[in-house]
Amino acid sequence: MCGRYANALSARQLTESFAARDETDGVQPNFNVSPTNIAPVVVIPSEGPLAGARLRTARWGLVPSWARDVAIGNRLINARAETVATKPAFRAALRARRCLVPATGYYEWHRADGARRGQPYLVRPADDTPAGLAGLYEVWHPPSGGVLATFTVITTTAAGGLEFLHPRSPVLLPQASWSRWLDPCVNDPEAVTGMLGPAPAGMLRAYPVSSRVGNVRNNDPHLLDPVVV
DNA sequence: CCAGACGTTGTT
DNA sequence: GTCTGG
DNA sequence: CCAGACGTTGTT
DNA sequence: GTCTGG
Repeated sequence: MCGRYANALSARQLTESFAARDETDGVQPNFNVSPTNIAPVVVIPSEGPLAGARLRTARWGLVPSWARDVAIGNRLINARAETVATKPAFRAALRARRCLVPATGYYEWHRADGARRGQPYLVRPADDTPAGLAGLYEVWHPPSGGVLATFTVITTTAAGGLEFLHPRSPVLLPQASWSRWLDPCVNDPEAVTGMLGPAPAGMLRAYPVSSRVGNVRNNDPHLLDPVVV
């Protein structure tokens, strides 16, 4: 699944990699993105005079428009590709508010039989290019006023070769399908769910990293470093 | 009809 | 907002 | 996802 | 054991 990830790129690097206009006020790299964190996402708004992709920030954990409490989003950090088109919390966003979640890689905890704690791994593209995770975003109006953008990461069956780690993986969209995934004119659920397959074997590599990543207060580039276990 | 839920993952 | 359960 | 809290009363 | 916060 996907409950923690890293984004090592600056706002400037993200705008180049994703061909997006920066609307974030210069978001910083985050090597330990956890649920409820504000993180950059790439979207194409369906309204407005300017065409093209934008880099914006949103809170991880999708809060549906009808929610009364932001805490609902704490458990909606992932959406299953198999059911996202029909779930009340996600289907509106699937039609109209898809996004890319830029990631250097995501963390997976591998718990051996009977082990108390899992060994964290970093899973990242084998060629070290930035990943675009398939995401959905939503705009929520808190009772107290204001507006909050939130997002979730879509999961599917494990990517090729990563079955040993976990039965699920986040969807990594190939660069060739980024623009179609984001295109707000595409609103046929079947057309978009068709893009949500597992990555083929060889596309990703996974290696153990420091258990320091478990504590959300730790956030530095060395969290990406391989360790020997 | 109204009231209340609306989700994922993993573990048992 | 929309569906499910009573 | 993991880490850390998890309660009440009364007093300041 | 289970929930909340990050």
